[in-house]
Amino acid sequence: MPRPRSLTPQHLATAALTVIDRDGLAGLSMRAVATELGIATMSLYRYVPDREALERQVVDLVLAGVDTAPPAGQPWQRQLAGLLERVRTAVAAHPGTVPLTVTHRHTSEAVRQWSETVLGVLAAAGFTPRRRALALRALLAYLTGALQNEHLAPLAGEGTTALAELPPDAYPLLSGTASEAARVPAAEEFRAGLDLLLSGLSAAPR
Amino acid sequence: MPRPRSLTPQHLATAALTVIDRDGLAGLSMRAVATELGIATMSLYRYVPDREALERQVVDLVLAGVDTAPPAGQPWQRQLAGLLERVRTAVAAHPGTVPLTVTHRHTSEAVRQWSETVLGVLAAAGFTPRRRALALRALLAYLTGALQNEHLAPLAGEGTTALAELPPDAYPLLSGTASEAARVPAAEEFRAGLDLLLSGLSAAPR
DNA sequence: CGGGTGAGCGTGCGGTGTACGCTTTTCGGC
DNA sequence: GCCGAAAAGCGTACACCGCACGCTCACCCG
Repeated sequence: MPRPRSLTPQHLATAALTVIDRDGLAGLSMRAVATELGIATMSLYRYVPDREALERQVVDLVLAGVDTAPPAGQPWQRQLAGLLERVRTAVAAHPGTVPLTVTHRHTSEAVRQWSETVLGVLAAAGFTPRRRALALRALLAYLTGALQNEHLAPLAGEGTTALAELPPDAYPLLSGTASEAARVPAAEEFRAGLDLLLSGLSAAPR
Repeated sequence: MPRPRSLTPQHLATAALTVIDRDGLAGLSMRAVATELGIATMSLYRYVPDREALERQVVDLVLAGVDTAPPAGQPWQRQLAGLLERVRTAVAAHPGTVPLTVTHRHTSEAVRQWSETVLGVLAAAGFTPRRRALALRALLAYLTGALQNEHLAPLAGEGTTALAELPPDAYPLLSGTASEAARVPAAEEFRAGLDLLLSGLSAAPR
């Protein structure tokens, strides 16, 4: 009966994501999103109860593009690897959202769908419910930690070069390791750690 | 010749940590730390360039208590597990600092020392420099992710119960897994994921 | 063609981090 | 024993933040 809404929650989320992609996460504010949409700041609150809810929708938007269909025709380890990689590439398209993705992932519908698929792969591989739960949590832990490693402390970044310039007598291994590690591509690092986990899963009791 | 300082960086860090332990991370502000110390807000800036530096010192303080001596008389896998567990317990004593620990860990002196020890264990186990680097990064990824899992989305928390109440026809595996997982102690979850990683390392080429 | 309902907005409040300049304290050298 | 330098410590002020509150006005239904 009353005046119809002119925006959808999707509009809000894409506007917020645009702001993040342009100005970084620090540039995200209710005022910035409002001007991005061409409306007044307080109008946002007709669509969203508070800033946190807006952040959650951004996370949902970023992860909504992840294909949650199980990769067919491969051993289950490769299926899991594929599922993890999909999340990695989706997040990599919007690196500024990494802190949001990490803190809000447990409230994201997309993550729920993805988790369901992962559990399905684990079930098909013969894991008991309890071991499925532990495996999923371990995979999530590695995934979020690796995303932070990659975007907040990249191996090819200044943190590593700072380590490489450490006095070798105080840190004989670390200083050398850092200069070695600075040449490892992020994708390879992600894959290497993931392979360790998957290898552990292969050997684990089901 | 000039007036001497009345506080040390340590004082600042402990005051900030006190505020966090009492009021949570959201309660941490320059004003709160200053009143905790009984000084004016702007006096803090004689000791610290900005808030971020203060946060880094809090992280250093929390992690300074971690024993970085390699646990002797055990196979290298158990040594690594012990080193990870030490970080876990140190952080668990101040759960409010988890987000800080995660974002500032790469600039912490304590973490550098710890990493040097981990690399030493890996070297003694025969890993090449490159594989040492990859293993360390994987362990760090799992560690930070697991800490976030444990403190920001605990298995025994409301997030899990919310998952358990999901419609079983939409999420047949996830809903059941959640109610199962709610009874897993955090320490066991941490250990289980870590064991997967260590098992993978055991089987990996050196 | 009125009336009710909610969309959209303007103002304002309490909070944040911190730039800037002033006052106060401490000391080594006379 | 005093004095001047230099840093410690502080007060004020600014720009920005999230958001509570109440108003106006556009829209749809009867």
